[in-house]
Amino acid sequence: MKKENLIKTPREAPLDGLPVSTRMAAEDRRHQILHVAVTLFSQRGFGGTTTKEIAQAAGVSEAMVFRHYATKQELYSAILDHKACDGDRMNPEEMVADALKQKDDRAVFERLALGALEHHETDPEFQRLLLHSALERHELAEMFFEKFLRRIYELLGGYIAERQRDGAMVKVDPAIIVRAFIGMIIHHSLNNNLWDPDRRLLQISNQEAAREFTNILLNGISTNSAGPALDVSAKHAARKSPANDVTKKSSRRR
Amino acid sequence: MKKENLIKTPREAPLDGLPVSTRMAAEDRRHQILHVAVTLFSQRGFGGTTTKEIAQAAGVSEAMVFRHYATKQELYSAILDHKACDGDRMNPEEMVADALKQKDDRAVFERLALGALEHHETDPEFQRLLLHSALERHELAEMFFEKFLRRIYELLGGYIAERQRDGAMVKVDPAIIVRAFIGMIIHHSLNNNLWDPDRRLLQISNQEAAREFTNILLNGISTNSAGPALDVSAKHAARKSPANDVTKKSSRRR
DNA sequence: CAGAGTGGTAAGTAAGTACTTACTTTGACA
DNA sequence: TGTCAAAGTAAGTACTTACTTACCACTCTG
Repeated sequence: MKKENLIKTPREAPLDGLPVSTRMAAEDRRHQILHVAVTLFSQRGFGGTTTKEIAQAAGVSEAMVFRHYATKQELYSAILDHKACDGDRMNPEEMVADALKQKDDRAVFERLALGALEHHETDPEFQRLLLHSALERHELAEMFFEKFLRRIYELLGGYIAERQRDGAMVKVDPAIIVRAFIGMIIHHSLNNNLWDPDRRLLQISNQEAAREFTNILLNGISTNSAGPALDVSAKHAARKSPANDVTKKSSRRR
Repeated sequence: MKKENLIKTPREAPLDGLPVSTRMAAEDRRHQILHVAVTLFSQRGFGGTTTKEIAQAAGVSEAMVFRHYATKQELYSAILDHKACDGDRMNPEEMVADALKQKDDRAVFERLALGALEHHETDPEFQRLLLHSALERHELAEMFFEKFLRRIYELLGGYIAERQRDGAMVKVDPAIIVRAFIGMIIHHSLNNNLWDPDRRLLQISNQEAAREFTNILLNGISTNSAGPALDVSAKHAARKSPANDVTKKSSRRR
């Protein structure tokens, strides 16, 4: 996609729709550099991207990059802040607030799932950036952990605990359930964005994915529907599956 | 730093048990460099690791690195080959062969889960290396996809399809079920290795994790245990959960 | 003990790298 | 129309990078 037509002199476009001037208002250029850098960093990581490449991609000299961001670090930080803002817009608490109040299990889980899946789909750069940061042990990773993962665990975990007290869900450590659910979602997004972008293994809509994952989870943890619900502790001590014996002997250590 | 004291005569260590000789057989040195490089690459990625660092970590000059591996690329390739070998040793098919034959659902899933979790725990470098490769769009990622992910999907998916024909599992696209399960496992490992290495959110043994994830999944997809198993389609159209009433009114979309 | 082989190094080189300096062009407005 | 700050650049600097060269020290062997 041509950037030039976007870059035309802002004030007046005399008689055309062509490249014209590449001169931009400072703020616009700042934005543009940031945007270009997001793409490059998400593709190649912080260390793997040079300031020269960023400048070229933005169609300016390297000096311009440094005019707007004193150091490469600062540019990266600006990106993180920008993305963190994005993250804030996607607020899980309010997304499911009413579902939580109504104790509508299905809505709680399905909405969270769908929200996350759509976010990852519309902004795949975010996931890549996040992974790069985590691997490079950058601050964004910790920020994401504190401002997002932890919150989700508290939110969902708290809700699950409540539903367990209601007797509606099996009494397993809520954190395990949260992990299982988040796992399905994140892994699905990761597959779509990273491992299998052409959907060779599985091709479903986000709606369908959210619905099916929710099905599996809710079936998996709801206290038994038919019959008087076997006791929770019993359910854990001795599983009802016929496979029990075999299972046990697999508890070897290397 | 003084190098001279390290360079003392090699063969005999007259009267001690100390560092003594730094001189090694070529093959050993080759191995050592590879091993050191695995660690560094997994920590900082390919682009983020310098040959100088590798040499220093191995306690030799850079020239030695290039004596053993003509280019940095070649070193990386050697690592991938080496790790791919490792991967082959961890063969999922044979791990669950008998469980498959016996149609022991629990054993099938739990063993796969435990195998993966232990592998990720004992060799966390592998997961990091893999992620770096995927982000850098390196061959290892594709190799991993073809030689591992795809195989698991076929293995597990095939088994699930069979159990669905048996009427033992709910009729959802097996690939979705596989994705859900793999998701729980990989995400759990990823948490332990990347996001939350001090287990702030969840601290459980691999056994426990494997067991609980299997519980959730099998409960989630098995045709109803108690009672004559309501029909699959019905199961999907109208959920059986006691929270159902509340559930239903949530079926509006954003 | 000559000399060949092997494990090792110090000191390069050429091409990058992040970042700077000193300078030019542009366009809005007094 | 001339001014002047802001937008932009070309060509650096100081350092790092992957990779090379030329040489050393030891030891085994005939």
